[in-house]
Amino acid sequence: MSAEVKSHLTELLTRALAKVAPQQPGSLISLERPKQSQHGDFSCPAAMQLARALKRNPRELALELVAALPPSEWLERAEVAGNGFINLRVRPAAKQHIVRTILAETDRYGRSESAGGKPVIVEFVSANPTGPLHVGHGRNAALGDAIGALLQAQGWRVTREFYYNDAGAQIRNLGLSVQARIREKLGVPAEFPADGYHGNYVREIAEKYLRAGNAEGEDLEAVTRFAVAELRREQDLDLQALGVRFDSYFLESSLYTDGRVQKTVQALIDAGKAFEQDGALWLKTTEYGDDKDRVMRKSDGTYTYFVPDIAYHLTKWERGFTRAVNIQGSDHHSTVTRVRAGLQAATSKWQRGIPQGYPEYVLYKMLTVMKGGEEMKISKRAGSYVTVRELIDEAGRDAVRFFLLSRKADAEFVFDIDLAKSQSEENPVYYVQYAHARICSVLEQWRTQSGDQGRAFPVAGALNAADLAPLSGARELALLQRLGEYAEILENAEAELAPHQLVFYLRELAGEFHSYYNAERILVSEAPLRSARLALCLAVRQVLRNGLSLLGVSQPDKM
RNA sequence: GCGCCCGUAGCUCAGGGGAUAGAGUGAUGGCCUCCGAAGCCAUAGGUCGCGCGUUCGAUUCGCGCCGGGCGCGCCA
Repeated sequence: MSAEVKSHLTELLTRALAKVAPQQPGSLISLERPKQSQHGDFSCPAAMQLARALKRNPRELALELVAALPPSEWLERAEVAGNGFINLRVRPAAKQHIVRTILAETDRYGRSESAGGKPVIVEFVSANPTGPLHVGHGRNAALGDAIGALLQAQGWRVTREFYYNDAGAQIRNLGLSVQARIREKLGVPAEFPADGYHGNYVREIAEKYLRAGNAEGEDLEAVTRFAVAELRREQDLDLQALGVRFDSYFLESSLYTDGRVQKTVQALIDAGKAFEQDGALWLKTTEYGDDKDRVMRKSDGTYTYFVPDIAYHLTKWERGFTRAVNIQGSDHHSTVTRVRAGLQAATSKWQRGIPQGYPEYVLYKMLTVMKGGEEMKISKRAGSYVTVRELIDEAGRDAVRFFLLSRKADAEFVFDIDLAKSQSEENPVYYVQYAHARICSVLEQWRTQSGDQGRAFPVAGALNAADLAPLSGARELALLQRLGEYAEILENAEAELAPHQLVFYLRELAGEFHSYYNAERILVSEAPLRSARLALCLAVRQVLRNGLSLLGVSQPDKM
């Protein structure tokens, strides 16, 4: 059932309300979907909400509203439930139309141009090149990619960007760690840095460095460059395995070389938002809601991480991105205030400044990874890891992506490695994909039976015009209703930057299809009923395709 | 101690003012001479952490507790 039907019913009730209570603004009419089908397709609580203001009994008011409803060919029945709800049931024809819409719009069904092509930058992953990507980065990547797709589906022009923290203390640490391992290999006395990286991959990089024709590792800069290049290449492979692509990569180091860090600091000083104390330069972040002021230039002359971060976000704005979305682990949520404060401070003299809520953040909780019934602590420095690649090798890209997206971002959740590995067949992604494959199979069977082998698949042409009137069974009506909700779900998921809503929707749609499939035969002998059912199947398949592709999950014809 | 987030079925999680609170998984019992059983149907499982408010109506909103996570660096 389409949004069209809902707005039509809202209009009917609005007109009824205007008759019954002319002094009340009709915008008070809202419709909701009852959980139980016996309560109709929509219910309206307006009578209960207005009863007090009108000093009326809610039930009487509801009865009057129903009596005042204008005639409509879509509305089958309107009745008042005991407590004052007005329950509306629409005629099957109102629901059936959605199939025609879907078959006509195909992969555009559910999409909207409401954002009008405005630009938005989605920054995600942004992992430091100091180690392989772990499951947390996987969650980040899946979220960022899907959120980008949801934004695109509402008409945003999306740029996906990866920010590399390739400058600063952590990188130096990485270089020193690799250098120490090189010296060990060569039997040179070596001291491992106190907060160095212990992962095995550091040893591997050291070996590679030597194999690459280097006799020793005394050139720290060369070693560091080599290590960063290696890790970036590895991370790219991880992202490829996940099926995530970026439109651009932004290097933190470039902010230093092109003077933007300097310029940003100067802007903050000029704005009167900085002060010297204890040999360091501080930013008055408390003027922007922080609980203490923060150091931006340490007494050793180097900058803390959030200074280049501010410079970076200024470039986003200057590059024309009036909207920016960042995907970030909630362990970094303290940066939100600092970056926003820095942006406000640096641009406080501008006539038209950057909005206070810029950039937007999607903060996700870290996963607890369970293996062998025990919690695995993820620590980059200690080198204990569950990498994205391991996970994909075990469970497959589709299962990993679907699973990582199946919880809302700000909920912690437990990722049981053993479950993902040993029971990958029970992953819900197969449930949804299976519905898709089943439909393909039925359509193929029909194509074969109708003697069209060898020709281009003709189903769409043959079914687009099918008479839909036979679709009147309870399960069919439920499916039709669900199909019509798709656009609304997408809109909501985008508005809340919450892809899991789409995941749950697809599971429900697939579930309703499986029930239908088990209860009714599609390829019945009566042609009109068969065509109608095939058209419904085709519509379901289309919506499954559209939804899965937004999540970056494949839609196999056979499994 | 302060800030942000989270407490919903045995477990993993949806729902976020509306009627009898849902799904997956696990348990039990059914369904393939018939389009794919990676599926379906049925049964079982709940003081929605606790208390007080707001409301016609609170699992949902507000406040206070209790329990858990993260943050509170001249680390990122």
